Amino acid sequence: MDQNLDTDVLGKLKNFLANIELPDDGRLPPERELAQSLDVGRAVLRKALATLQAEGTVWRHVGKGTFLGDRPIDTFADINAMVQRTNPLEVMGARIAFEPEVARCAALNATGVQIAEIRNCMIKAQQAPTWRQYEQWDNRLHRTIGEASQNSLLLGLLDTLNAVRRAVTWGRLRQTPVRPPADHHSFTEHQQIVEAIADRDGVMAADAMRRHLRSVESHMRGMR
Amino acid sequence: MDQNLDTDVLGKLKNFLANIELPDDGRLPPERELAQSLDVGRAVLRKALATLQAEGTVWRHVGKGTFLGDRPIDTFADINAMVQRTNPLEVMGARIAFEPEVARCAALNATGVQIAEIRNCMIKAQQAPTWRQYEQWDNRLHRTIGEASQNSLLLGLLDTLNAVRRAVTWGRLRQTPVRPPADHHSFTEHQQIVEAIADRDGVMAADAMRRHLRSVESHMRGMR
DNA sequence: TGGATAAACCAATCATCAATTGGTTTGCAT
DNA sequence: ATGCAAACCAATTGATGATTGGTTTATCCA
Repeated sequence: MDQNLDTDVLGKLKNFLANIELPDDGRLPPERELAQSLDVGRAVLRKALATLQAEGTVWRHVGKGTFLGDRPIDTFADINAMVQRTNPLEVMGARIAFEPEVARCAALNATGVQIAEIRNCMIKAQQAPTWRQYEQWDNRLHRTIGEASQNSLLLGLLDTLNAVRRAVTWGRLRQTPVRPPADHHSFTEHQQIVEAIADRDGVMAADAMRRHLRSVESHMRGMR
Repeated sequence: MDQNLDTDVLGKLKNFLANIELPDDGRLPPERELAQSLDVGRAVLRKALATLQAEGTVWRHVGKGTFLGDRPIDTFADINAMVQRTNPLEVMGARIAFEPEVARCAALNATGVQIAEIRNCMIKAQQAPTWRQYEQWDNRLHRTIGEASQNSLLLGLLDTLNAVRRAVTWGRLRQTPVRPPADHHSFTEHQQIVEAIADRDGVMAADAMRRHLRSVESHMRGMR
């Protein structure tokens, strides 16, 4: 037999790939079809495809198919890994670093509807009859500010941060009073943030958010 | 009729919810079923459910159902999802918002070894013989600054941001010259960042980083 | 004996469609 | 007017069958 059938098939395959038109996603026909088109056995074709895969020309996955180019990144932000390494203090540090800038963007980009929504969250938080509901509206307030930044990536990072925060702070419930006191420090702080955003004052919004989070942090320290 | 049927139904509903056992996901029976169980019309039940939703006791979604507790935020921690929704401009916006604050933390918390490492990355980037290697050292410079913040959560968020950035910018290679010019704008900018961190000047570090990224952004716009 | 082929099977994925569910509208009845 | 029942809408779910890369087995042929 000829000295090297494999490279023969490999050549055939490359030739074939060069001549056909691929769909936008770079997907090439399934093995069985390809084997018929090239008039070779599936096993040999698979060897050739394996080399292509090894040299990075192609990536493949069961049930999906074979594709030209680089395998799309499958990396996902491993929230659990972050949770393992971090602690509540770091979480507050990250919030203090991150959220003021988000607020700044929100002040510059928020729509009128979003501002109204933020204000609504603030009011609902003030009127909350329980701590649980207060925290819920507080969370929603902060996230709506993220949405108002009009930057889906910032929002994604904020969500990641919040997911970690929840996991770290999990199980810590506030039992103390039944409902937030009427003069809760966050109320005026929230108000300053919202007003700054409504005024389209980015610097003020960032400052107000930073003050707010610092205040939360100091109260957190005081609680233990 | 009695003065307030709505609150009546609301009470009935709350009573019902208190007495039945819910599945662990907190899902409660669909409206139609519930209406029969409570022996009320669907419209009135919906009013009651609406109030429950307004006060945050419950969240609902078409096709999913009604659930007790907080609506789970769309934690698209999965990078692919972020990549789908964002674009290069947003990525730069997020970097400009985020990385300066990371640099500020780094200036306050970096160890001597880390400062030396950052400086090394800067030098290696300057001496890089190809754009590819330049970008490699540039990436490493920025990540080392993240490490120097001594906040693993900030570092994790930075990694997430970078993963998205790589995915979005994928395939955009710089072909123009073979190597970065000796007067590349980033060189002096990098130097200012590193010096500010070494001087423990947080404000200066943040400013320098912001200037650097803005510069990168403007060059990016100019490229098209 | 060695290598290739064909066929059958497996598990992951995709495509499709019917059923379910929260929202909305309409008509009827009290 | 107000509540109720029915019908309809659109988003989501769930189940099912087809497709696909991977693996095994049997067969054939030189």
